[in-house]
Amino acid sequence: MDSKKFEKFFSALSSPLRLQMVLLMARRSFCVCELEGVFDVTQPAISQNLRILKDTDLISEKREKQWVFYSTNKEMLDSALKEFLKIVEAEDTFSEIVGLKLSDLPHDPQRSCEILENRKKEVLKNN
Amino acid sequence: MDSKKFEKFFSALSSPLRLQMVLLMARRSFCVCELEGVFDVTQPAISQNLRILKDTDLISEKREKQWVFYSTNKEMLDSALKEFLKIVEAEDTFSEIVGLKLSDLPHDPQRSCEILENRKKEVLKNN
DNA sequence: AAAGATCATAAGTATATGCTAATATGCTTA
DNA sequence: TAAGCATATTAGCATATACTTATGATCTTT
Repeated sequence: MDSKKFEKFFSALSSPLRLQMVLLMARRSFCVCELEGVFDVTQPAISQNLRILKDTDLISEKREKQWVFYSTNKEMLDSALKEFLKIVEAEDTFSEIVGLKLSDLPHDPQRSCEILENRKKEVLKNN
Repeated sequence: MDSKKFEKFFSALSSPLRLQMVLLMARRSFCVCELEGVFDVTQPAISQNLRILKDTDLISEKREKQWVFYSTNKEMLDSALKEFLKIVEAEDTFSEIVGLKLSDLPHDPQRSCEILENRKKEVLKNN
């Protein structure tokens, strides 16, 4: 499971400006100067945020004459969110994070906390 | 459309630690001291991040004896993401952001940029 | 090739974020 | 009610983020 991919993905959508941009560009493609007219930030700010969105594949660009048109990758957005929901439900996500099978961790905090603390110390020792 | 709700939501999931926590607590509930044993941060950091997750309704808490057990609201997670996908597809999302109907904005950048710039100036004037 | 327009990049700065250490609160049980 | 845990809160600090201004690169058209 590539957890970093989702961190970047959610991070890209956590900004008011970028979220609005993504919603806008889901309807149709926009060039930078159009976006400049919609939002109250300078052109470099638009470009920088477009880059962040592009780095997560949330948008694509298409050069046309002197303009660069950006549009939201709706299929990607859809599949990424659905993939995330699958990971939430996946059986092995637990052990990938904890390093223990779910069944090997007792429900009693008094015991489970001790087990986890010991594991932590061992991991630290091996570094 | 409550855009701020999704900003907070995505922001909550944009941290490595919180993302892992959410995935973990989707499998079963955890008390703070267990989480402390899983992750390499101090107890206050755990508590602070739990609070952020709780503020977005991504997790719920349940007191039991001296412990507080946290677990992921999977239904909420699921419905929020699906609601977001609906907003991406919604017809009126565009005009809510731009203040213009999609059909009122020509595809030609030369004209659309001018229209948008003028709109912006008018809005600034009324403030 | 020069000028004008569109977009990208870089440097600088203010604010937000995420941690730690210290401390407070609250619950449980003797 | 006092002691002992478990958890929450606060203050402080280092880093990350998100802008602005200034500048650079690219493309079009004359």
